[in-house]
This record gives sequence, C-alpha cells and structure tokens, in this order.
Amino acid sequence: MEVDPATPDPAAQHAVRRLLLPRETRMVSKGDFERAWKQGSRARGDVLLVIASPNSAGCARLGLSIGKKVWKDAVGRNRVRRVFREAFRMTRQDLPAGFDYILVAAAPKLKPTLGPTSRELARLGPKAVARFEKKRDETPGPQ
RNA sequence: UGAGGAGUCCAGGCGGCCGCUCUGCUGCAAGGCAGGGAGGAAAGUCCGGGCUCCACGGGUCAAGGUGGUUGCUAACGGCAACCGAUCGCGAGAUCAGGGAAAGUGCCACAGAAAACAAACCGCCGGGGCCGCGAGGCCACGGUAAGGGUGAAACGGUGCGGUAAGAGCGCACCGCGGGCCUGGUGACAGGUUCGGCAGGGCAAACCCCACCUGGAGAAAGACCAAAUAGGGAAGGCUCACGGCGAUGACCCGCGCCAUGCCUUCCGGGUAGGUCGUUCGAGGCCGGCCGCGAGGUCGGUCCCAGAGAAAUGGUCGCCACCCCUCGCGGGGUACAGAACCCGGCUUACAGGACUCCUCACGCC
RNA sequence: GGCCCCAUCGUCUAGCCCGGCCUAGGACACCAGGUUUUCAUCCUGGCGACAGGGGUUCGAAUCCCCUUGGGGUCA
Repeated sequence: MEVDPATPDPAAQHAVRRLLLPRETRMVSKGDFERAWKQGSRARGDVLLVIASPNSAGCARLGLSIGKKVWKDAVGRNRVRRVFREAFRMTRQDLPAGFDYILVAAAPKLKPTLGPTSRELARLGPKAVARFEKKRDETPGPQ
C-alpha cells in the first residue's frame, strides 16, 4: 500500500503543467469505493465531507457521491457534482498523491460555489490523509 | 380601441480563458488538429410498437382493456374530419358518447307510494246517519287535476270535455314504430301510424362487439482471472406413477428415480466486449388529400456516457423588477441511460397566424 | 433504468371488495373533572383524521382518472 515514487502522475507528465483531469485520476471500480467507505479516514467541513483512502495508482483520484438527500432533482445534484469536480481539478496538484478522495456533500440543499469549495478541499484533503497515517501508525495491521 | 377564442413556434445571444467525452485524421510515443456533444417536456411510466429471450399443436374457460361514425397509422386507450348531447351572444369549448322492452342487484332520509303498480291529504257522485241550518260523520264507487316529500313520482303546455277528472278528444312540442329521400356511415330531413309503450344507476354485477401469450436492456450474446471442484451425453435396468410448458384445465406431446457401463469437457463469479445508436430519422421542395397523413426527389449524419461527459469562470448585449439617479438583482420548468409514436403533468418570458363580440369613425 | 405496493386522529388500526344507517368506530397518548392524604390504577367527559385535484352518481373515505409523498424488489 506504499506510494510508488517510480509511478509518475499521468497528469504531471505534461510538458506544461496544466490542470487536467484525465480518466486515470478518477475512481472507477466498485471495489475501490467499498474499500474507501469501509477503511478511509474522514474530514468534515461546511460544504464537504472528504473520505481519504490509499490506492495503488500513485496519484490522487476523485470519487463523487451525491445522494438524493442533497437535491431531489437531477439538475441540483449535477450542479453540486460539477462544482466538486472542478474544485478537485484546481486543487489536485496540492493534495497528497496515492490516495483516493471521495467527496460527499456536507448538507442537504447545498448550493456550492467554486472558491470556498476549493479552499475547503485543500484544507480537508491533507487533514484526512494525516488522520489515516496516524491511525495506521497506532494500529499496525498485518498489511 | 377594448374584451375574448383557436392554433403554431422559441426556450436568451456573442466572445475570451481553463476543462470533460465521442468520432475522424496524424504521430514510435507523449500528444496534436478538425468536427459533434441534453429536452419540449429528456419527467411521470399511463398506453402503443420496434428489439431481445422464454413459451409456441389444438380446444374450452378465465383475466384485463377499449366503446358514436369514417379515416390516418407499424400500432394505440393517440390523432383528424364528421355526427350527437351539453355549455357559450359568438369565435368556440367539453363529453369512458354501445345495451336498462336478456337477467340480477341498489335507490339512504323523507314520502301514501321508489317501480307487476298503488292512493295519504284531497276532488266528485249517489246512499245512510246527525244537525233548524251552514255543514259534519260513515261505508261504497269514480278520479289522479291540485297539495305535500324527494335527486327522481307512468309525457309537457293550452283549449275543449266532464259529476269531478283523465290522451278522453284536439293543437303545438316531446317520444316510439313503419316507409321514403340524402349520406360509405354515425345520423339528418320528410311523411305516415301510434295516444305514450311505463324512472335512474352499467366509472354496480352483467350482455354485445373488438383487442391482448409472458417478461423486459439489470432483456440478451460473447470473452474470461483467482477459488472451488464438478458437469454433460448415450445405452441398459424399471413402474405404480411422478414431473414439465410464463393465466387455468383437457387432449395430444416431452422427460425420468436408483444402480451399472461407455464417451466427452464444460459451467461460471470479479472484470471486460457487444447489444448501443442510420432511425416508422432531420431539413428543403414538388404532387395527392378538407385534415390527420401519404408519396416522390434532393440533401444531411445530428449525444452516446458507464461511480456515469455535455462543464467552470470572466466580459458585452437583450428582456424583466427595484430605484429620482448612481447602481443592484433576476432570466422558467427542468438533465439523455436501448430506440420510436402518443398521452399526462411542470413551465419565466416572448413571437407569429387566423377568428369572434362590443363601441367609435369613414 | 424496469416492475410492484401503500396512504384514515399525535401513533397503531376498523370501515373500502358490495356507495347512503359516517356528524368516520376502537385502542394507546393528550386535556379537564371525580375517586385517593398523595401518586398509580379506575370512572366520566372532551380534543383529534379520510394525502391533494378533477370526474361518475341524487349522494364518494369507498368507484374511475391525474398529481404528490412514502416503501419494496430486480445486478
């Protein structure tokens, strides 16, 4: 479960360091989500609940979970999901690599804006990772 | 000018920067370039089809749906035109709009009576009794005009008629049957006969006519780790029977428990690929049809994701609201998940066409 | 994405199939009053609902249609 420094970030390979969000930086499989929900560490803010869980991809990956309790109609959920996605795109370079981040809306009827969401993600992401490292140090499992 | 009716359409526009996804081209690769990228309802899932799998030989009976006529359509519970009823001065609108003389059932309360008809208060006749009298009482008979009840009481109004009345007679209206005419038809018009045939409810059971096999893309097809080990086919043995088929049953049909022998290797989870977007397709024009629509020619390729793209941000303009102004705020309902034809529901604001009524002027 | 159910006082329910006797019944809860020295128990009374909108019918909680809100199920 260690982050392999030999595995480069796909997005970081660009000649110009633009803020891309290719497919490799998103959580895809059902198993990854279940592991994160089960073992990940959480950090909660005003608009976001961040769940961090280590992965073997060597980069920071995004997972979104916008339930029907946030907005009952699909338009409202899409709005929340897109703002979260954009915030992750802008902030991804500053987050610890080698972790999956599931973003959950912190409150129902949420109307997020890009700036505060990005700032909160930049604060909560490292916090959740730090919590995970602490938990792993305290209970050294077989791994 | 004002008030209103019907229908069709749009769903803010342009630009900069940063992203996502699909297709094509290019490149050893990283990548680059070009093009496409939510809706009229994508929604509810109320109908109808395509498509896929299962069942598929016949019969009987269910169950469900539809309900004026003629058309349109792949089909429909949709649409068009027409007919009828009701509403509106009108343009028009609404209608699950077959059958109650096949049968069953229900019609609370009130009322004499709620459906083979009968008669509470009455009205009338002659008779008997009482009373000086006006009149009252009793039984019998005639009657259903009037009263009252109700949502609904065995045609309505008027005149004649009568003891009082009554389609008893007459006129008009309504109704029913026959015939004629027009129409493909629903039906309409005319004519003649009948004095009235005897309430409502079938979105109560039901009858009639017509329609419907079951499931649904999580349908289904293919590739295929790890792990676990098994499965399939044929033959023999054997009978009372049992089992199976997507509404039920019957006939017909198919299969076989157990044991033994022989032959073969397949099934399938995680995951992946296909199904998956060229289609009852869009646009333009000609012709046919009152119309829904049909047909011919040209032209275009116009979302295809998959923990799920179609976005974020900034500027200018347009419209609306607040404000003296500077300025500020707002721009609906709503997000594809196999596709299509409809219906229904939600919706800021706006554009266009046709029509009706009232008033004024020429 | 598909399919299938449900909705009645604050809560659990009866009535719906077969419409009227429904001003919708019962239990628990709540509020008064009584009993008791007080509390509990018990007795009496009260408050309180047909999810919303149309239609059929003389009449709808009940029949039909639409909407809304819950729930189940299929990988």
